Amino acid sequence: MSVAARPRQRVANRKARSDRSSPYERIWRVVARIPRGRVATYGQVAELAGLPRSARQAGYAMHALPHGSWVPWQRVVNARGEVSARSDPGGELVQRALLEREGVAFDARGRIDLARYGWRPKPS
DNA sequence: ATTCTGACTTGGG
DNA sequence: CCCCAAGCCAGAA
Repeated sequence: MSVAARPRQRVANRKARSDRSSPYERIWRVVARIPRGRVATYGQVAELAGLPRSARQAGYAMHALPHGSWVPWQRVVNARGEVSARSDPGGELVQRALLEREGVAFDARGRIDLARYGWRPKPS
């Protein structure tokens, strides 16, 4: 019988992913680069992590962060420049407070001016 | 295995 | 400004 040929090299499935770390890890690493007093959107983070159009995954990765993580999750906001509502009521207030403490301003509608506080990593 | 549900974004009405 | 459909994909049920 010749059925034993079960290809164990799934590694080949990963396309040209020069980075073999998990999607979450890549996302976290990008978030870690956001400087103090700046914010990035979920979509932007996903894109920089090599996961285009996967904004939702960025949000999911934030949600999955272990408590007390070194990742500055508070610097990730939605495309409208506002702190996204989450399941844990009140969590948004914590995020807003952390950002304000870094010098990020919110307008009357609770939005951040991305033109001013948005993170623009240098192209090179 | 299949179905649902999200810390989302973008494009159209 | 609001509402809706698609695209994405990890976990939970």
